[in-house]
Amino acid sequence: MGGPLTRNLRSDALDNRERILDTARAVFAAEGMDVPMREIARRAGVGPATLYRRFPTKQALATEAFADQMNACVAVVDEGLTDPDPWHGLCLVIEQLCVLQARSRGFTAAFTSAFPHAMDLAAKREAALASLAELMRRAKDTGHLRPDVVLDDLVLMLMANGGLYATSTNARVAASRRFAALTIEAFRA
Amino acid sequence: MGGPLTRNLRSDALDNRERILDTARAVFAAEGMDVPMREIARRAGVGPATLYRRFPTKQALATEAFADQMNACVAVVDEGLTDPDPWHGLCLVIEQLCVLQARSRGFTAAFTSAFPHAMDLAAKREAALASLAELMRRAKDTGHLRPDVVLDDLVLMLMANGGLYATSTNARVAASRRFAALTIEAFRA
DNA sequence: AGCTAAACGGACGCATGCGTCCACTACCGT
DNA sequence: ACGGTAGTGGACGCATGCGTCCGTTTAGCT
Repeated sequence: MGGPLTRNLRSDALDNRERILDTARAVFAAEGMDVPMREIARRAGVGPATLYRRFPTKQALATEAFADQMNACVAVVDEGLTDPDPWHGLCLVIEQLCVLQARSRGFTAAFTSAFPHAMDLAAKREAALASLAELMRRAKDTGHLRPDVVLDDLVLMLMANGGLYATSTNARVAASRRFAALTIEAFRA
Repeated sequence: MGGPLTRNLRSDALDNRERILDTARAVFAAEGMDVPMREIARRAGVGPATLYRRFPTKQALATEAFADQMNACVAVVDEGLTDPDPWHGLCLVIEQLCVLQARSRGFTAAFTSAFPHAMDLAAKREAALASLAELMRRAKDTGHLRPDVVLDDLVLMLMANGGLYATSTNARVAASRRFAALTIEAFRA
């Protein structure tokens, strides 16, 4: 992760890089995507030039900043896939994914229309979707998931979940939990 | 509507005013809220000064532009309230409101966080919500609506519906229809 | 310790959107 | 028809965010 270039950096450069990423994660989660690059640089205690040297575009920064959150999503799906009860696993996945989205304000926005070419994460996204489709297939077999519900419906609900706005993170998470519960009701046979 | 000042305008001024409003409606619906004021002025064939004289802020312009759409929402709710079958009426309302939101890209955004002080429309919004609450109460009495569903859940789903992004209007409407159908399933007893 | 090159960050120029001023235009009453 | 005034729109100044350049600092090697 981070590529081979990360190792060739000088110690102070690597330090700054980490600090920038940490700051970006926090700021993107709290304020969303429409934060100026300079603000992130300022909060990280570096100059704008340093930020731009490490991450030429905001997209590059966001891609790296959200990498582990993307991994978390994949992990959630994979974990759901190992659940002996597919329907129960699916319910957990829906709940977890909604909450993950709610916790970070920018995470959703970063992958709807903002980044059409985020290939790095797109690959993981596709893999996760494939796993989700498999999980849904199994859940249908148990008879708990309505047969006419398709993968696109789940994607639709997750996109809709991203539209839940609230100033405080806690309120957003609470709303997403309720939304996940309603979604599960909608999917139940 | 439009207040008494509208009548005192000179004929050309009134003409321009109408043209601005029509343009704003179209542009806001198609592109969303983040369109520059000058762009609206340009498309309406007037100078920026004219636009700013009639509508000092973007909020004022949006408030007027969406007034009839807001009325359409109220009308939908009222119509649903007259339906002899409350559950059927509620289903219609959910579907219609979702589609109304989907047709105009900016309509949703204009009332979530953008305009905290749009008192004009807030009043109608409150009235519509009160009617919705009444409709839900009746639908519960018939046994078709789950008893634990509250008004806030419907508001939640409508907000979520606003998060459905798509480049084309048709795709957005289709997504909203599906979303409405799923919402109805979630609400059904 | 001294040197070299990598790294830093303040400063600059550019682009975009906002809101306002003023000389010109054209509608309306007489 | 014509004069007065409401109305117009191009032009201006301001503010904000972006991406880059260059003189200075500092880590890492000998």
